[in-house]
Amino acid sequence: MNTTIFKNILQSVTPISEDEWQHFEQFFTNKKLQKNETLWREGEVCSHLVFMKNGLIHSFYSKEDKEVCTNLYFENSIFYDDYSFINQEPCVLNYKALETTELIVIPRIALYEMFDKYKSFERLGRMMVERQHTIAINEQLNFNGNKAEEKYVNLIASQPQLLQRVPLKIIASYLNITPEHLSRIRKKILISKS
Amino acid sequence: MNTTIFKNILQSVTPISEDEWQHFEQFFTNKKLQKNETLWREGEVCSHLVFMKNGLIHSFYSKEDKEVCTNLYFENSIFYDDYSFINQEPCVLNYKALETTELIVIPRIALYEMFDKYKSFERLGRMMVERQHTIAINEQLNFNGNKAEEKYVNLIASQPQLLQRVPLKIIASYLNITPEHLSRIRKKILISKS
DNA sequence: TTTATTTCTTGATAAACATCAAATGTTTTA
DNA sequence: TAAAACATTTGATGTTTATCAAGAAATAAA
Repeated sequence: MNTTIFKNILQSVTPISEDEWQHFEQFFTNKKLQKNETLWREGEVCSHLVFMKNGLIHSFYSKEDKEVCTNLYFENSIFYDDYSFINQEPCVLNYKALETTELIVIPRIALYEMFDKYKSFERLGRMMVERQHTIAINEQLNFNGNKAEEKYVNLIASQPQLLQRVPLKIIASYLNITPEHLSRIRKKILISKS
Repeated sequence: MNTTIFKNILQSVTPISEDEWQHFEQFFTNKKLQKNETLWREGEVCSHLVFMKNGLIHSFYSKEDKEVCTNLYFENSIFYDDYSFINQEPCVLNYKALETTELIVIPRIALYEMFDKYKSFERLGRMMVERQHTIAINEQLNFNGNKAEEKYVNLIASQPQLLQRVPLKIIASYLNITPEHLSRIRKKILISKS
């Protein structure tokens, strides 16, 4: 199993010794999701962490027969359902593959074993959550108070690959607007560019 | 200096030994803010953690000559500017007392010394950020996609003391609506109750 | 490939919310 | 306490966004 990229990402946060990594790797299993397959669903308790080797996953909740996307995860993402994994309460969100996706899956209990055994891993855990948290905070600041058009322009500027890989319908729900409204925003931008 | 409540809050997350606490306490200083006094301002790097013994602080940013409230902190809150403290980049937000406020102030560097010295503190650090993160995630879910009236009703239901202590103008900006719109929402709710 | 299904677009209409201006309270300050 | 400053409310009007309905385009299934 090629775990180099995963290791490098963690190393970029804080150093990991060869011993630690070998111990950690023992807990890895591989998983492949076909398009439209679900990773975790609402109501279940999230007890695994994943690293995405490739593919695309989105998280969403259902509201009045519509699905509202809350996050998009691309290759090399490391994640779990934050609320459920941390508090061991049922997920509020669903996680579904938008493309065929290959994952490394690690049990929560294994991660906590690593935390107990290695101080450096405890630190890694803290720093990973800190990083995640500041990203979430920043996204919130970018989203709140901006009009739909600004949110769309900012989103596409920061992640242009979205347009090639994510249906507009899902981008719209991620921006908290209707597909109709997004369609009009895109039309307006096209016209103003020409 | 009475630090019992602060200690109890941390203990509720993970145990702290008497030794650790005594070491930690050495770093504490007291600070008193008068109403309208600023704790941290935009552009400065946040290098302290605070515990609020009493009072009320709000964080905000300026947008087109208006102040947009991003958070409200009451007595017994433990916080820093997340983004600035963690990444040691300048604050985007300002922090100002809405009431006379008494704080315990702890240098970031002292906290990191505790992390280095005690594994249990490293864990406490991780768990505090985890907790903070899940709270932020949940608030985001509650705020996104809801209409202003729902957001207001939910907010007041979960924190009724807000109405007694926070000007409506600030509550409105926290909800990302204008004071005029909030006024109309409140009128509508009053009428529908009678 | 042809049909069926889903996604995207367009138009008409309505709801939610913002803006500006002015009146009325409320709190500070001199 | 009076005046100044600020917060809240109300009304009129405009912008942003949602909803509903229908057609066009793209994708998946037979």
